[in-house]
Amino acid sequence: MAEKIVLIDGHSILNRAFYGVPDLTNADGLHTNAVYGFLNIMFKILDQEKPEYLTVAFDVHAPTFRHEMFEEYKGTRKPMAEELRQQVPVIKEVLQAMGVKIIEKAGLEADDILGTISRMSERRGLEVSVISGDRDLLQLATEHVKIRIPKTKKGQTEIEDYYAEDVLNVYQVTPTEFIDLKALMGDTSDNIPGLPGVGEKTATKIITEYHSIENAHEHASELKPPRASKAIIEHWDLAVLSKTLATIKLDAEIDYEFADAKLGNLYTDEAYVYFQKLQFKNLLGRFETSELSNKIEDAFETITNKEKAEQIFTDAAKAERVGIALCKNTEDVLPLFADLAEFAGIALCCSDEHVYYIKTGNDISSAWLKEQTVQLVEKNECCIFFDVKNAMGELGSLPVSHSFDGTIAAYLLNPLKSDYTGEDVARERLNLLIEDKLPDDSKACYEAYTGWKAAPILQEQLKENNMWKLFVDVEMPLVETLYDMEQCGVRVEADELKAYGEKLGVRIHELEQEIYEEAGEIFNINSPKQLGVILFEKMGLQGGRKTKTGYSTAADVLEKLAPEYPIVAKILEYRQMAKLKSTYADGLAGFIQADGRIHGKFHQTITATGRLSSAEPNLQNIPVRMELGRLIRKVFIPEDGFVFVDADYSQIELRILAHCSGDDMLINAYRQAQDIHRITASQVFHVPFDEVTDLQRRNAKAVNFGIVYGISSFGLSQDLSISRKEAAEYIDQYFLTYPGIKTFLDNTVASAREHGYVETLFGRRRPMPELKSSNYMQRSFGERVAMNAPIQGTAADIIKVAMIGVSRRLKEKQMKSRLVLQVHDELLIETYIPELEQVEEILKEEMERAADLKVPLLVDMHTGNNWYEAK
DNA sequence: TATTTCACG
DNA sequence: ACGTACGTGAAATAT
Repeated sequence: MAEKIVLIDGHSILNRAFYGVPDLTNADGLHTNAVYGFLNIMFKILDQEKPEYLTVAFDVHAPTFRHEMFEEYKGTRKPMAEELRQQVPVIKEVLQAMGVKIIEKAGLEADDILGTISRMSERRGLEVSVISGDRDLLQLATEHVKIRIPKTKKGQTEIEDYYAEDVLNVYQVTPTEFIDLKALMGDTSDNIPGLPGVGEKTATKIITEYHSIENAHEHASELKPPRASKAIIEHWDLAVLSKTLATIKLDAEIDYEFADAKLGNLYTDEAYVYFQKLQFKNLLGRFETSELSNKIEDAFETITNKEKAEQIFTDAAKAERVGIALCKNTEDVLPLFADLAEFAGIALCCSDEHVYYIKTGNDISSAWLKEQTVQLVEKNECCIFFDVKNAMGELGSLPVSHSFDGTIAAYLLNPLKSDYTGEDVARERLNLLIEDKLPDDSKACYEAYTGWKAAPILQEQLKENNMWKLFVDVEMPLVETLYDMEQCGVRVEADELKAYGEKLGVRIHELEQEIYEEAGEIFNINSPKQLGVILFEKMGLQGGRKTKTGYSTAADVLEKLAPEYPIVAKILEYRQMAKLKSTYADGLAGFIQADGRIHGKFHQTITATGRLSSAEPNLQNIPVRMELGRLIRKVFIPEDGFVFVDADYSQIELRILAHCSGDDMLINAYRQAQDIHRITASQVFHVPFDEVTDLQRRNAKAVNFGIVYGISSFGLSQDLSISRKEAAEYIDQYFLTYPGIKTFLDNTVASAREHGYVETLFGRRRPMPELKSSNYMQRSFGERVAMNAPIQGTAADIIKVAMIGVSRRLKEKQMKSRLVLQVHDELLIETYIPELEQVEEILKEEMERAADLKVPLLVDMHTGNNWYEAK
């Protein structure tokens, strides 16, 4: 068997893959579909052919790109889509990491390189496969050179193969004649003019008969139809030029050593890192994980001897810094209950030399080990954890000022990801791969090592991005505040909650029966699919809107139908009740602990903007807008002897907008007036303040909200149920009234486009990859996000600062009152009644002084015996 | 696991 | 001609 070589037309295959594979992005927002498709095609070919040599050729300058679908647009060349452009360097890096020979040369097309190498290979006696999406390459086919054209059909890649005889069979011309064919018919996508009036049919006829344009030219007078005869005489120069253009060079001057193209092990450690970064999970299986060797594993050492452990703690206390990771035994525990797993040991790392895993056992008790660890954090001022708050849950309170949370650092550096585990940080910041299925103790060792090794890097990167202060002064201290809040929880009356749920249950049952009656059948009202069929097909209601899967039955659609159809009104009421019962009445009840309180979690590394999020249960979306739902807040009560004080910022986001934009009109509006929506209405609609109608005020309010969300006429029109044109007029009027805001928003988007991120007043960043998208929707979304993120994010920064201030002062004065909830612009304090006045003063002071803006930060405060009363 | 709906700021 | 307001989490059904 002869040896084989595979030659790939890099850009052509990448282009094919880009349009053939649905859009994919990795956690960093990098588009990866073309790279993924390319690799799939390449692997498929390599699996089939098992070649000895492999080379990928790229054009050096590929400013434009075309695709089948664009070929119909005559002569136009679209610039390469940004999503594709950004993948070009990626595929090159990945190939390099796999040790694949890449060849590109200025002034040469990839075609010419492929042609030249294919002839060189043939002379060496190799069997050649040329992979391209481009039929031009068919001219290279011979008995030993096979042109392979991948086609993506129904998600499956099929490959068309052409040896010389296949070209003849399909096109009735030899590969060499294929050039002449092209010279006559031209190729708009390749800027080959061809002869006017000669298309594929005529050209094929001429070439099959005369075999070359030269011979055809000599017999010009015989050519049929006469149109072609005339064309070849009058435009002979064009034909000659076209032939030159269409001819692929077979003797280009390139330096090419077959030894460099020899195919080795593609599945290198380096490539594995790339595949992980790109999140090509099903391609990772191709790597033999056993080959991955991280030398650091040699430094792992398990300690079971107490004296040795004591020595390690003593040394660690004096170390410059120490990485610490808890280890739980998850072996016998279902992943679902991982939280319940038993504490099994601690990993410590203070150098490359040793990573200790101190294991609980006969000699070493859990309590002792935890105690030692807490003392270590008290002594060593730089203890690195991943998720300090979680560690505190395990070990008890720790001095957070001595901690460095790698999870939070990684979140600040890129808040768009979903995970910030030690493993992620190792991969992203250390280029260190950690195998998937390791025992718990090895995982802990890796985590401790990663913390120790990555902390200086994370610190450096935070400093480079101007977020070190934010990290040290806001995010890290906040960990302790959140830990305290979670520990404290909020008291909820289980009996009252149950009664509330039962009341809802009765009404739900009534409504159910009435709905079935009117529908004439029993169906699942909770199923949008079934409901849609009943309403829009069986009952024939008009005005249905589509979703991906069927009719939309969302509230805004049903509300329009409700006045006319009683069943729709009942469905809406049913929905409301069902929501209240399932999510709130029943849902919350399940979270009440033995102490009569709900200990929800506050997550610090979830949102893209810097806000907190609340879960298990979500205490930031307890009903308030509708009275019936609002009643549920009566079951949130303070401990005996305490009251609730609820404080919320008044329109903090608009005030931030006023400050950041520096718009004089808005700033003055805030300095003088209470009712900003009314004053906005007065200014925008040119009406005296006292004569603003309710409708005008409502409209102005919607515009104010819209501005904060990154206004669009469509969104506003939806919200106000007005035409897009009217909405656009409101917006124009608004920007005319507040020109500074218009300028600010425009500048923000422009800066986002230039730098690739936006930032808050406190320096928090949000990367903005969407802005470079060629997709209108995605780009528009990016623009709205760019306008919203700095505002929402600054508000998040401000209340975080306030929370730290409030909890610090409550602790300093050793008060019994404590912060229990945060709802984005609102804080709830469970206040010891004797401390009430002091608490009110602290709250107001700390919240108002959290930022120094050009407009005052106002706080509204209420007191009550439950959350309903205090709000 | 994905989709739809809806609660909050 | 396109089709959406920004940021979350939970429950239910459908796949």
